[in-house]
Amino acid sequence: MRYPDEVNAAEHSTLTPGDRATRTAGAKRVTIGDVAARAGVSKSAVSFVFNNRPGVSAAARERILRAADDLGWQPSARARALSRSRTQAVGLVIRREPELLSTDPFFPLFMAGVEIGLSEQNYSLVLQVVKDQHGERDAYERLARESRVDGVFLTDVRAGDTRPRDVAALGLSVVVVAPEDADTEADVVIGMDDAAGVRRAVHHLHSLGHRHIGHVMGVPGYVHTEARRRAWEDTLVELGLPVGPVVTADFTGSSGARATHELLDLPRPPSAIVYGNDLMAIAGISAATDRGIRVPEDLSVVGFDDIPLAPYIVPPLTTVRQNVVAWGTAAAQTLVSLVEGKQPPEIRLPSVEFVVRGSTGPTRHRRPS
Amino acid sequence: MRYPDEVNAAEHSTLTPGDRATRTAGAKRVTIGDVAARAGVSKSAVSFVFNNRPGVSAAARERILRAADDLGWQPSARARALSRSRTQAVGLVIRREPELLSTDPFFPLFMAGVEIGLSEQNYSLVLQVVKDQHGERDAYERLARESRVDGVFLTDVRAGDTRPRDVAALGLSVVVVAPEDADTEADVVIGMDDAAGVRRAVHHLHSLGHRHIGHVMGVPGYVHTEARRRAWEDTLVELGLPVGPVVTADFTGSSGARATHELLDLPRPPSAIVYGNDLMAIAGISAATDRGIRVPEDLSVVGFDDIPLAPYIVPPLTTVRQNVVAWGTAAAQTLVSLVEGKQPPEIRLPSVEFVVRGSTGPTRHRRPS
DNA sequence: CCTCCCCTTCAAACCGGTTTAATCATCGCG
DNA sequence: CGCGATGATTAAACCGGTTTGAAGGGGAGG
Repeated sequence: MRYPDEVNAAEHSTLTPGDRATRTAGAKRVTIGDVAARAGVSKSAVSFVFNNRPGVSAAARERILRAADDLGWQPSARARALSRSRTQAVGLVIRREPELLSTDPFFPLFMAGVEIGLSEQNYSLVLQVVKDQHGERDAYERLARESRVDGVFLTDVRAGDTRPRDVAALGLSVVVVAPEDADTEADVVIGMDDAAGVRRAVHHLHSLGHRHIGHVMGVPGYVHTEARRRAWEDTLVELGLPVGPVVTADFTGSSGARATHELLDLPRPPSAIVYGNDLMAIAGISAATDRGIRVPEDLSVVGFDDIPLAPYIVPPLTTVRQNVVAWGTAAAQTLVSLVEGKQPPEIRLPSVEFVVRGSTGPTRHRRPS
Repeated sequence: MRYPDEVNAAEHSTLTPGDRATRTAGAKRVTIGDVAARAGVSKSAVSFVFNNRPGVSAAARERILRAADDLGWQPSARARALSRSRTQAVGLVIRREPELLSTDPFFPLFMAGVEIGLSEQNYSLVLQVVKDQHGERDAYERLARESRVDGVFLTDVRAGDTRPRDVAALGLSVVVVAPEDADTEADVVIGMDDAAGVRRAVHHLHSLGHRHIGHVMGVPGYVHTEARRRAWEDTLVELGLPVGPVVTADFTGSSGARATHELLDLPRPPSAIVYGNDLMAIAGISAATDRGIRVPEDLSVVGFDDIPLAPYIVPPLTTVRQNVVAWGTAAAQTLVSLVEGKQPPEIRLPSVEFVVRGSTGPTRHRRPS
């Protein structure tokens, strides 16, 4: 695994990147032909063994495996991709504003989960980060036309989103990652019932005595935004409470702060607010604190995501937690099955959890109005 | 881009994934041969045009481009990879504990930056998330042996890290992503002088009257952890201040809280603490607040990263900001040059910023001891 | 008008696997 | 002992591009 020290030392001063490339290129790749020769069989035999198909005697298989091992050979993904017309790679296109990117709790965990599902099957993940819709369309187009991937995940789905069809028309398999009941044109949707978390949250606030519960929405149009809003609204109705004030925001901290001020400026401000994500909720706590409103004594706050920071802010944030890693793994397994034309596994995603911490508390008696 | 509605409707009920795969496979791929035929030239001519090499008349080039456009053809990355023995893809392996993954401000931004640098050159990014050192080694091994990528980024470098050599020995080009002065065995290191931010932070605290400044380190052994610690220490020495207490933590919120308690439990606790990242700093504020110690009146806090939440916690966090996106772009451009044997561009990374917010303030007179 | 040279153009080999179809050896059975 | 069936084995075609080397064509110079 190491170059001899003296070689490295000798080259160290004069070595330019170009030289290095040339040097490494010198090491001739070992191919299936070399393995076949060493095992005294044909290339086909080697291929058969490595794709475990019948038609090779136990003795031959044995020799082939040993030869491959001796030579440290592994089929080249490049060559295999060409002859099988399949890349064994899938794509994920992330569209995010820079502001939200580094704080988004979803994608890193989702990717980690996807990775688990993919590596089991020896698939790779090709990632693309774009900043607008235009870039996203181009990305899928390129991924498909250049045959870089066999399938893609679709996230951040909007109501009436045409991407599932568009992408399928490019010849790619598609798995849509969206809340369970999302209304999309997709064949396959993998999602959790995240609205359940919001319902639990509203019930929790109700049991603490809150009767006037507001909501700060994320970017309108996305199915997860709407699912959360609807869950909040439906639960209020179900509990016989008035549907409280809603303000539209965009998942950023600044929008969460602004929305909170709007709600607190109302003639009759809510005593509790359910936010579309943790970032807005935390910014909301900050906004309230700035106005001298104490959390949770004067205002209860519920977030969504359970980011790792949630327990460490003041007060610790009550929020909703999804198992995003499991979600990603399920999505990956499904997509691979789809690509290979197999029946996707029956998957049960773990349910959403509601985590009670310090940002929610009992209502006080009505403040003097 | 859409299937006729009636077709979709008819299939909707009975469609299984397997069927879909078969259906889409029916659409015959258009190849370089088709384009050549349509333009009335040989495949070579088409290839020449698309790799802009000389040897094709203007007229022919014109016809070829139009033919390709008409047919919507684009060279297949699969085929190109095989014949050029190059994938036009590079790899990034992320090793992170689940706890840190969703809160890590570095990787998403870095990836976004990398993406910018890569897409300019039509390269793709292959991502792998692993959870331990063993998985990481396997990941590089697989990436190289299966010829999935031409080069990789190396992050989270430790002092004396052998990965640069190991990976180069696999025949991959390598760019090491680490602070400027990192001591590694790599040919190419792309980094920022992030220690400068810590120096600025210590000077700032000094100017506010602090004379007793502690530090909470991240995971020991990493070059960025050590660079920050060293910057803190060197600056104290330079200012003629005693080198304050240091506690080792691991970049997680819980470790930051614990470390903070340790520092505050000291017979003579520091009046200011510099943390290795924002997450620990925020957890530190929370820990201090729990003990009735006010920030910044009783304790000043400085973080590192400037996560989007930093302005929205109470009090807003003073911290150090690096332009991670630019860093990623630079790393990507360098890696591509390396892969292609070209001279890497001369790159000037923007310098680190120090952002003063509310978590730092003047010292009060010495508290009764 | 003939050479020589340069520019275009293209057929064929190649990259490293997979897959098909044909050959060969073996074996059971009438 | 002959024959069809069965399983092992492999040569050759193929995936869709790139690259090489040779052939063809036109213009400048003598």
